[in-house]
Amino acid sequence: MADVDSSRQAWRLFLQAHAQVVSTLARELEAEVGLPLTWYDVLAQLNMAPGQRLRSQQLVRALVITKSGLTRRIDRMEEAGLVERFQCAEDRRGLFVALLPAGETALARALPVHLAGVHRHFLDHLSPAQTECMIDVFSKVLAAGDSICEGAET
Amino acid sequence: MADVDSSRQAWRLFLQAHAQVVSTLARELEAEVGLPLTWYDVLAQLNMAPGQRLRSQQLVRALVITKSGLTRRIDRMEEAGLVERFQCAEDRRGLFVALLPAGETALARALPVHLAGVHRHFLDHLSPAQTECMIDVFSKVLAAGDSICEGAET
DNA sequence: GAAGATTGACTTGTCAATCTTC
DNA sequence: GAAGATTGACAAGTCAATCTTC
Repeated sequence: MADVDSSRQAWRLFLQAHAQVVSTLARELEAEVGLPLTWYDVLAQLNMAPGQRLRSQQLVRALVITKSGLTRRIDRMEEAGLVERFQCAEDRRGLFVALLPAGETALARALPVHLAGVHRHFLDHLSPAQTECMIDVFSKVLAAGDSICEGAET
Repeated sequence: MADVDSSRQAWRLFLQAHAQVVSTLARELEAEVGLPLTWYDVLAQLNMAPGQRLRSQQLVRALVITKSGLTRRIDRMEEAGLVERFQCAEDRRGLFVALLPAGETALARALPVHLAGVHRHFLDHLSPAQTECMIDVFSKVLAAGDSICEGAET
């Protein structure tokens, strides 16, 4: 049975494991490739997207960051020559963020390092059944949270 | 089977669920009690500790924060009158951080709000079996990470 | 007037260097 | 000299206000 103590323990371990794994991955990626993990996240999202470009709003949702936070991050990445902003043809208020060649190169160098780290520090510790369990749980958690965000104004 | 795609999906959902749940909890706690979630974490750790006080190093490990980050956070909380630093008798290099009455009061007000949020946004979505799964996985992940931290200097 | 994006002021945390005590 | 803690300089994000386009 999952009593109160088990529940709280699950929550506490969830927080601690996340913090530890992410900070370790960030340190390793920075040390071995010189790329901040937050930049990697942007590059990976763009690379998965059709045409290697995304609207700001899509990045905001995928990265769980605020609008202004994204503006700053893209500022820095654009200055570093990794990505590029350009006007959206249909809606001139909006922008696209697109991957530049230098960004693709950086991602190619970072990908194997990061992926190895994700496996070593996290995925290797999960059995197939546990992997499915994670997917089930977090999908449900995320789906529940989405409705909150959208209905928050009431 | 947990193939490559399942693994990556599990990782991605883990990151997104964490970011979403934590930012929601932080927003709710700030709105309803006026307490930053990071301060709550400190108060909760201190409250659980024997004598309601902890050495800095223990807080650093529990909160997964750097030494200097902890210094800043305790600075602010001390200024707000929630906690107190005092010299450690055995080792005068070290300090204790202790809960003050105002901190206890703040925690008492925040606890029900926060706990309800943790349940609503996270724990309520887990079956007993899934709760056990989380505990198993994250315990293992944390144990593996600890050895890295300690053996990192080699 | 609302949506998309940016800016200024501020908050918070990190890193490297430093100070004190062991 | 190493461990515990702090400080200065900086990195990165949030919030509220603003500007542009719908």
